[in-house]
Amino acid sequence: MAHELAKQYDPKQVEDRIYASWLKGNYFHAACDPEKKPYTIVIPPPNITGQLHMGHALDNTLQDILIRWRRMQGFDTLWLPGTDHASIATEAKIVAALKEEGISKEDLGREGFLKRAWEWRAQYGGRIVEQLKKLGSSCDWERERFTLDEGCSKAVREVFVNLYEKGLIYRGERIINWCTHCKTSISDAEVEYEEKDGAFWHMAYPFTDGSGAIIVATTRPETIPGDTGVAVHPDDERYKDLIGKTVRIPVIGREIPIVADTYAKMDKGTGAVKITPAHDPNDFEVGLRCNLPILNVMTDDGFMNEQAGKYAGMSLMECRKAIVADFEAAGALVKIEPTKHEVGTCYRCHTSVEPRVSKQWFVKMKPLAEPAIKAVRDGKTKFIPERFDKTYYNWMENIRDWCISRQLWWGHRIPAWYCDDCGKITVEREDPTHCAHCGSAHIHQDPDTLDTWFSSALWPFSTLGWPDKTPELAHYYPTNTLVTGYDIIFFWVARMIFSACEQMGEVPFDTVFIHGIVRDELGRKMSKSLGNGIDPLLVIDKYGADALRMTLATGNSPGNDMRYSEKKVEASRNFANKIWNAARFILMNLDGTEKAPYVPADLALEDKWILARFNALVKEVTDNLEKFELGIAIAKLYDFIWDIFCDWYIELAKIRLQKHDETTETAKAVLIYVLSETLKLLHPFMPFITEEIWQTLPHEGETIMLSPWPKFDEALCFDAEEATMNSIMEAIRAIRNRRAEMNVAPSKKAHVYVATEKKDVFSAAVVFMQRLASAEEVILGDSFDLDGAVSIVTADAKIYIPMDDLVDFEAERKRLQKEKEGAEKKLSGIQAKLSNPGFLAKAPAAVVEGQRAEEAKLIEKLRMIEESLAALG
RNA sequence: GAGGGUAUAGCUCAGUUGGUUAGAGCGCUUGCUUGACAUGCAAGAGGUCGGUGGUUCGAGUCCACUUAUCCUCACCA
Repeated sequence: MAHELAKQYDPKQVEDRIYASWLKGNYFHAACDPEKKPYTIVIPPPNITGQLHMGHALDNTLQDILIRWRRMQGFDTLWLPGTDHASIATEAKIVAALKEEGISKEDLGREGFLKRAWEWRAQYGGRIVEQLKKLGSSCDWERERFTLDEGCSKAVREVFVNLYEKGLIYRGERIINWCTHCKTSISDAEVEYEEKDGAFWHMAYPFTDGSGAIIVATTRPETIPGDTGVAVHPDDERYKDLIGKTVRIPVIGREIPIVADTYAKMDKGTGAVKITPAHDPNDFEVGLRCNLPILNVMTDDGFMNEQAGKYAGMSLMECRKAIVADFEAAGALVKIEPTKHEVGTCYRCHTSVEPRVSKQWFVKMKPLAEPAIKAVRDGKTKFIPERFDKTYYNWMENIRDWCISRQLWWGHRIPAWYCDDCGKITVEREDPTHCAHCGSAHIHQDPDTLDTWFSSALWPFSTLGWPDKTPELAHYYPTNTLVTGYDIIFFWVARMIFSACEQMGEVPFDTVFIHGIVRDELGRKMSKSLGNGIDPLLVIDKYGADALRMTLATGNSPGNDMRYSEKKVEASRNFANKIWNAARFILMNLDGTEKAPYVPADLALEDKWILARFNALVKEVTDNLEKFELGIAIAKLYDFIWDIFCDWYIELAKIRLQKHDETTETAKAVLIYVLSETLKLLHPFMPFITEEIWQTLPHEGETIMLSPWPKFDEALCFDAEEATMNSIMEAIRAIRNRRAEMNVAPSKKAHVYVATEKKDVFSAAVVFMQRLASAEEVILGDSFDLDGAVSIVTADAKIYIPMDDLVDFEAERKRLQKEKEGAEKKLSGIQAKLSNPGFLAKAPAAVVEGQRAEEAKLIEKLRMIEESLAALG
């Protein structure tokens, strides 16, 4: 049968159909076969609010490459997919949607709001999953999980109770980061610092005994109503005598003491610092040490409260202006010093974060961090690239307790009940009906929910069934590779590691494969506000998923950012088309009776050469994948397919294909073999086109997805044939080069005389030269005496092309002279090395040998160039 | 303030444990309806690998210093 394939590859005709066939074949499903070695990846669960962006596309392409490769290698592979409930982001979206309808979440009430939230999740939660499928992701969709599903919730509950019972979770009044827009506490990791213009306002606080004033500086005048002290360093000679005195806050009028605390640095500002324990983390600590009262002067939505007296009801900025104006009027404003300031903002909404004292739940971090640090130090989990372990250590070693309670409704509700009678807390695995301390039935549950990252932290084991002892957990845990961006190491990776160490006594994965972020063409971060984001789905629609994947894989080197540009996708699309046409050509030459791919017995020179090159490729690509050098692996595949296979081998094979004799069958067999084996190597990177072509070629098995990964084969090493082919290719390139230089049309065939000692090599090359070097006839001999011929010198031969009318003797002499100089320069470099005793003594023998061989070649080449120059007269 | 990344062709980037003449894609120049592909074929121009010094027989690769640029972390009034 003659195959009729379109001249250009059209991914739209292929991708959805192929993906459906994979699903139908159930190929993504992990069987949980205890006999087979597992390889597991858990997906970084995208937010249900999310839409696929380039970051997801990169992250999931890398995961799919790894999982497809390991699957072909015969591992029992599990790529476990799922989504994250993303409490703060999702709740914000729903609140915004409600606002459109003119209602607040309070109007709906907790129950009603959660009903809406689940409806929202039902409607949009599957969107990103469908988008992942467009990319070709071979996740085991039967095992898809959700951080708020029953099993994950059970895991969350277990961990919370567990940590509470160990005393590693506590409730306390501490200073936390408060987002006035989201109206919830957030953790330290969720604060992003942005540089903003600010100032130091120097204010004079008069002593109550009328003996003058002390000057303090502040960047936040609006906190002045909350001041409960002024601190100076105990050793500060300037202020020693003032300790214990009181000052009166200007305008406000309240009396506050001057206290001694080492937090006040003598060399900073005036050496005296106002203390606002309710609204600054450091001041909070000072307040504790010096017994200062805590005075909260703000509301939870960013206004001054009744404690702020006349400023109550103002926004923070209004209050700041008013206070500065009032102080100035009262003569208490000493000076204003403009400055830049790092201001904490909420990572979700970028509203300024207000530090404030609040009763929240915390995880005690020190005891959890230690084993997690040790695990990485011991190499149980490795970061790729390695340098990110520094980032990890740095964070883990300086970690503070983790605020895990959120004043939100969408999430895992904190499993703590407060007794209305005895006031004690009951924390249990099952919802209690009575106080565990006094037995009272008057208990009420904490209204808050847990930080989203609390449940994400359990993802590698909660998704495998923990706390139940499931076969999946036994087989697939610990997982193998976690693929994620460096921007999420703190939020997620570190927390997974310490959670797993604590709960499982084992690290969650052996390798963390870190990638960078995808930037726009100008190197800027893709962002909504800049409007420079590229929608991967549009790219897939235009160029195909394979082209997008190829682009993302090609540019990738671990840990480094990459720039997206449509030009790169075009190049990838062209590559897909190239393979398509190579396959089309091969198929055109088949009649449908061909057997499944095999290596025929009567191999020709060029067959041995391509098989040897392919064999080397197998080894290299596999090694690169083992080392997570995905970008290098795909680059090698690209070069092999385009330059080696298409531009050389197929062209050479055409000679035999057109002969229609017994050699034709060998050529066909090798073409089929090399193409289909190469498709396997390429499949993890470009799954769709490789499947489509593989299905059309003679093959065994249902799908390329499950075909065995090629192995390096000693029987396919043909060193001598490789060397021979290299000589021939060099000669062909040299001839083409000379013809191009002289502007000889390819249609003008020439006689080619090859003077060489290696006649066996070049006799094989005769037909190649005819086909690829526009040779009409190739004459071999020991030497020729041809006047008016162009001569070409290669390492193994001297080639003459008589072209009397075309030869410009002067130009020819110049060219030869230039070539001679080049060769001489190179030779002298090599000879310098070879006469260096240090080099001879210390360099490996193979390197020295290589240099000697090169020297001999150059000497011979120079001899022939001299000869040609002499012949020119 | 601390830590880290990057710097290689006009542009975007590879370059694996140090080892022949530093690679690719795009762009550029020249030629080609070579019966798979113009999303193609062939040939070519273009780089003192940011700078200085060092280690080494040998450095784009390792070390020190330095410049530029980007990022992360940090409670600095």
